[in-house]
Amino acid sequence: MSRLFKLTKTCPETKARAGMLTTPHGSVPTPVFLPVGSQGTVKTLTPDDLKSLGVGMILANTYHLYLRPGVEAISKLGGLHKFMAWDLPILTDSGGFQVFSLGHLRRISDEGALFRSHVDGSEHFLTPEFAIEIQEQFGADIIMVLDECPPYGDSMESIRRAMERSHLWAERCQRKHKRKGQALFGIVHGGTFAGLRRQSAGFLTSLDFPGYAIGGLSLGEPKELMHSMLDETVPLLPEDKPRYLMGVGSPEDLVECVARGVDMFDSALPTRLGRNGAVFTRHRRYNIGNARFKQKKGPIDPDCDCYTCRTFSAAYLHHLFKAQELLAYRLATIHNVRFIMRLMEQIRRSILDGTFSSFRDDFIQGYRPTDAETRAEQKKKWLGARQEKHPENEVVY
RNA sequence: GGAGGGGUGGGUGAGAGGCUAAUACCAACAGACUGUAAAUCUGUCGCCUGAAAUGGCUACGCAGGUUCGAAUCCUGCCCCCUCCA
Repeated sequence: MSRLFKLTKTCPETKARAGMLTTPHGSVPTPVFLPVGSQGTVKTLTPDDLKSLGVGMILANTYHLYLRPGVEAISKLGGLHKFMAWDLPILTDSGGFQVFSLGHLRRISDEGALFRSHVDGSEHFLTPEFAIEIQEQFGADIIMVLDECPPYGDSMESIRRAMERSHLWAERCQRKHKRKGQALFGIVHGGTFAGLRRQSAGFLTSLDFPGYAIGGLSLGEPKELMHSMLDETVPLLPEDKPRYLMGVGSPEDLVECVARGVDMFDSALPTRLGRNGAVFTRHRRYNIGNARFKQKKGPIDPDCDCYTCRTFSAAYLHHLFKAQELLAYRLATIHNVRFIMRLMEQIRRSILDGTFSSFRDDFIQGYRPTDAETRAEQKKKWLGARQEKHPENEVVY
């Protein structure tokens, strides 16, 4: 029985589950969303802000913090928690994602990944063992194995090779990892290939990690594909261990992926969108800089209880963005993070109530993620109607 | 009064006979962003028609002219700036 995770309740109609994650820095109820603070800060927010928004756990990044300020600086200052003055749980990512996102700055082999620093151009060799060493020094509550995260669209052969390498690395990470009170998670790979996903889940489960991440998704593949990969993967993971879907954070994805049995999420999306002027509401996402908000009196989201919505008009936020005032980024981040935290609270409550399934239906029914999607839908409809009227006119787009 | 320099699309400002409805930046308008190299990136941006290619119209101070062709050359006029008196 794992002390890390306790399953509280399972939804009778979906695979959604509510539980409790317990770490040396406290417990967090699941499903949980971790805002991303790669460089030891969730951009624009203080630890107090985060707590007041309901954030119980955050993600930081090994690769970024290793390059700057460096392992020594952080360990001399008493570890990552002390360094950033955050006394609640932290999860550190291994740098695996940077193997992917900084692809043109690296060379990768079975031994590890050779990086060129984006900061000063210096070369660094990140091995599985080194990734663990760094993460042990940082002292996060949950750490990740080093993995290779190939882009969506790669051939099955190349996805398979990356997966096998990730498996190899996972074993090496596990062998290296010694620090007590720190949980090391394995990461399932296999891209969008069901067979590979099953194989990966099987292999990693045999290594018996205290928790399992699902990586290599939300990289641009269609949402249905991501969902079906979860359907393939999640049931193969042990029920008494937490499942963590890496890199997912849009409202509709969170709801749909919880329904497929995921307990933990992280994503830079809410914070980045906020800084780029996109704000969530119950019905859709808006770009706050749009002219429609220039004189809008009420808050951006009348249903929201965040500081930004309680205090400022949409018009004011619009103005701050137009004027590129620093406060804009912070206020929008506060709103988006709070929106997601509130969503997670609603999700969890409904699982405990036994009403998750209808909550999910209502939410998905009433939420149109982006304008592009809304317009694509409208266009499809319009074209459909036109086809019915004039079947002889073949429209090719 | 004299000597120079200049007037370009909403703004700043390139262009010095055809490749120019006119570079670039800004503004404006819209879109994207999912284990953060991101306070970032992309598209549109004279008017009319169009889904679009395209087509038509009007445009580089004003009025004439040279030329097959002018924002670019010439003449006159108007305005602005600098220096000298």
